[in-house]
Amino acid sequence: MSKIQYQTLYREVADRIRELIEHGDLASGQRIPERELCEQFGVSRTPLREALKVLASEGLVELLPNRGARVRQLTLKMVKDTYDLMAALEGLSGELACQHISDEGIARICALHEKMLQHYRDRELAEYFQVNRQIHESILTASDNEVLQEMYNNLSQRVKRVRYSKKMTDSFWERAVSDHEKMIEALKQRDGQQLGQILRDHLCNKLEVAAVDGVLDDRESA
Amino acid sequence: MSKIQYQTLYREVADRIRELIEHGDLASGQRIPERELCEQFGVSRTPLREALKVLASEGLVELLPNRGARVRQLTLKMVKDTYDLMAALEGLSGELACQHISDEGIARICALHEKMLQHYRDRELAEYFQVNRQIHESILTASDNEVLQEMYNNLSQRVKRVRYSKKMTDSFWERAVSDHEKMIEALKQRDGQQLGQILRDHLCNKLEVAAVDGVLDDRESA
DNA sequence: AAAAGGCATTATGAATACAAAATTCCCTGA
DNA sequence: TCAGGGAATTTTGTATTCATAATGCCTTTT
Repeated sequence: MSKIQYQTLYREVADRIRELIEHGDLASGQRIPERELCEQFGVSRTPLREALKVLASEGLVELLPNRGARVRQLTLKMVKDTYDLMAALEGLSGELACQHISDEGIARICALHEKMLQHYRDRELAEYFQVNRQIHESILTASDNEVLQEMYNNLSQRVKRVRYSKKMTDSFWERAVSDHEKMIEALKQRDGQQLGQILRDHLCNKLEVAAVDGVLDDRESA
Repeated sequence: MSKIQYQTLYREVADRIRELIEHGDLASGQRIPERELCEQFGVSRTPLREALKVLASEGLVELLPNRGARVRQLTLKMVKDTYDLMAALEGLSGELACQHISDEGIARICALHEKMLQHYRDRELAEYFQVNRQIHESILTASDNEVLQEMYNNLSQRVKRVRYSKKMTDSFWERAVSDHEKMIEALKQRDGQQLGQILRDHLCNKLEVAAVDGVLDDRESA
């Protein structure tokens, strides 16, 4: 297996720090110790500081002039706002996908849908989630809009680190599957408006379900 | 008395390069001469390279490992895709604004609208555009969603540098004003769905009008 | 005991130095 | 004439150095 070889250190460092943040090894609001990370990664400060600048403009890190970097605090409002935005983008991806997707593309998504249904019937949550994600990714790809994909992935990255406390209940699961049934129907008919609407509501529903955990309730405290 | 703006060089350098790109002083696809810009700005390579990394993750610049930076090429498709996205975001901003805006906020926008109408009647195009922009900005602000605002501004930045060849015809101008009339009506009634729909169509219309100029027709050529 | 001031230490921002990659240019040989 | 092949040069990526701002600690003063 040939992993992509990084051509520059700062990209690799940025990826590593992204992982640290996503996994919570660098906690929300925590100061990012420049010197320590340099030693840990075995690089000098130059590529590390370049990586931090990139992460800052991705919204993961906060740079305070002359006072170092910290992991950007996520507030509950920020997470909700991000979900609102992602819902709108998913909706758009559905509309565009209906315009651009090929018949084979639809067939592939239908196949994924059947696979997901099987995992639902077998109550295999992890596998269900994985295929679920593949479906949404496929629609996003089918939108054939790279800027949209870039933006969506950025937003997704930002909220990846939040952990949800509520469990998936049967009724919510059922509702999600039912949404997906309607999605597939709309996709087959290439009804962009309809698919867009379903996707928007689908994600809103998802956030309602998920009680967000480990996030500040109102405002950031420096 | 204005606050001290720049605490760090890389931010200032990034702003300066943004301007160069926006004004076309650095043309699309052009190689960005590191050494020259350092001399021009009177800074060392470190802050300049940091700025370039930021600009790259903003989508304005392309970084080729070991081969320098160039101004990212805009293709016609990319511009269209960006407009589709911006339309969706404007739509969302309208929906959210209707939920969050205060009565005073609505009044302020109505006042701007009246001002804009006056410029329309007086055929003052530049002034019209300025107030027009203020209205859209006000709605975006009223959405009370900072993530949305950040993303919209980034997209807006990306396409700022395209120059449009077609002139604003009377009929298009009339259509735009009529859209705005409907927008104000929807806003007054806090009809988010309606306002969102109008805003989405409004921007689509805008791109249709504008024949994009100085942009590659199909694909980027390295 | 608490607040204020100042010195020492540390961390940050920017410039410089150095190694490696890419590019240029000139030469050679068909 | 032109393709190929190296040096020489330039450019790029990273490490290191240096100046300055921030932080912590200790003393002094009330």
